[in-house]
Amino acid sequence: MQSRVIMLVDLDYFFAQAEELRNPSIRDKPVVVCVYSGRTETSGAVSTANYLARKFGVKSGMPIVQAKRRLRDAEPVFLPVDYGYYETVSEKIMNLLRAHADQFEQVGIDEAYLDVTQRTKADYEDAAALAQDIRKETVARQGLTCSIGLGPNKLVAKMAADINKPDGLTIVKPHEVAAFLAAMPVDRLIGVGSKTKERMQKLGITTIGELANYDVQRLLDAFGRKLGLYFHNASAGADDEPVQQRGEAESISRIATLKEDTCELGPILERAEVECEEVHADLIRGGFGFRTVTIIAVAKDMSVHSRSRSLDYSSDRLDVLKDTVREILTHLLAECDLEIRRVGVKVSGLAKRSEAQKRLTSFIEERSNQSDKKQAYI
DNA sequence: GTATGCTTTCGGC
DNA sequence: TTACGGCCGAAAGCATAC
Repeated sequence: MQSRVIMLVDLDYFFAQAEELRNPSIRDKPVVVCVYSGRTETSGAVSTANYLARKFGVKSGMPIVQAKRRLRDAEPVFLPVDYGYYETVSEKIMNLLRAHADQFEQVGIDEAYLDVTQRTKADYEDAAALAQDIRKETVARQGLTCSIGLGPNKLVAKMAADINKPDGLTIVKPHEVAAFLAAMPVDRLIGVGSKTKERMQKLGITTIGELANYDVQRLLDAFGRKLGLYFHNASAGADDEPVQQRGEAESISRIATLKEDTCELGPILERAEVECEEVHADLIRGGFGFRTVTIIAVAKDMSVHSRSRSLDYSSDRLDVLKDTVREILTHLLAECDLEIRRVGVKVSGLAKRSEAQKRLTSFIEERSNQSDKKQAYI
């Protein structure tokens, strides 16, 4: 493949910035967007905070109470998350970005890759000018700042965008890639988590540069062909993943905090069934069937336990979902004897259902209603 | 042996 | 001192198939 020019656009502190957008009077205050669990006045966690709040050490995932204490004397603004609003804002921005790309790939609610090779004739000066135009445009048209990374592939573009935040632009030209990566700690590389970091450390690898220079055969021996090869290439900044329009969702889930911790099946199941209904509604709205059902249970001590079951057919039926959830939840509770704090339901292995499948299902459902018997769709 | 798929856990936002 | 969300995709770890 000829040299590409790839851009990663990342909306800055997105939820909090969106809140600043609809209420500019909070701009010069610490803004903390929170998920309230509803259990007590302040129980819940921080989703995102603006940079002023971050100066006080407030971070994503932090308990709300802790953030409150850190911001005690700073006139903070605490707001509940409003996903619907953020989605509306995101959609407008994504439409604006899409118009500047040869190929476009949205990742999550606040990030997108743009392949701009053709429209810049693979020229980094052109690409830099385009990136600046995009930054001006998101501010002028939607009132939001973003950070942009520019590089020869998705991997480098993504890592570049992290360098200058917020409201920054970082360009890594092909001949600069090796130097850009070499000194970084190895766990900054996408795909290297804490476990892999530990294993690499034992091999004497602590930086991305060391990983790039490590003997390929030894790497393959240690991590297997697929992963070893990926580490070898990625550490050298080589990545040929195409920028391509994402398919539909891979999973749909709901999770919620119970009113109080309990080990009784009744109240847990009651909550899980509501979640099944919500997940199912999303599923039908998207026209999907599911193959895998997962339940997630968070215990009193915050330990996370999950169990899943894959069906050998695709279904879009609420009763199948509820029955499966009841069964694996019952198993988990019997097996673990936990006091549960939160419970969640997830479906995955999603498949778009054809008209023929939908007709078949409604036919079977009609028939099963008539005979008053439950029947699985295959 | 390696590839593939399934289940569980992790981590980003 | 503790405190503690919801949702997603990726990583890890294992089992089975070829």
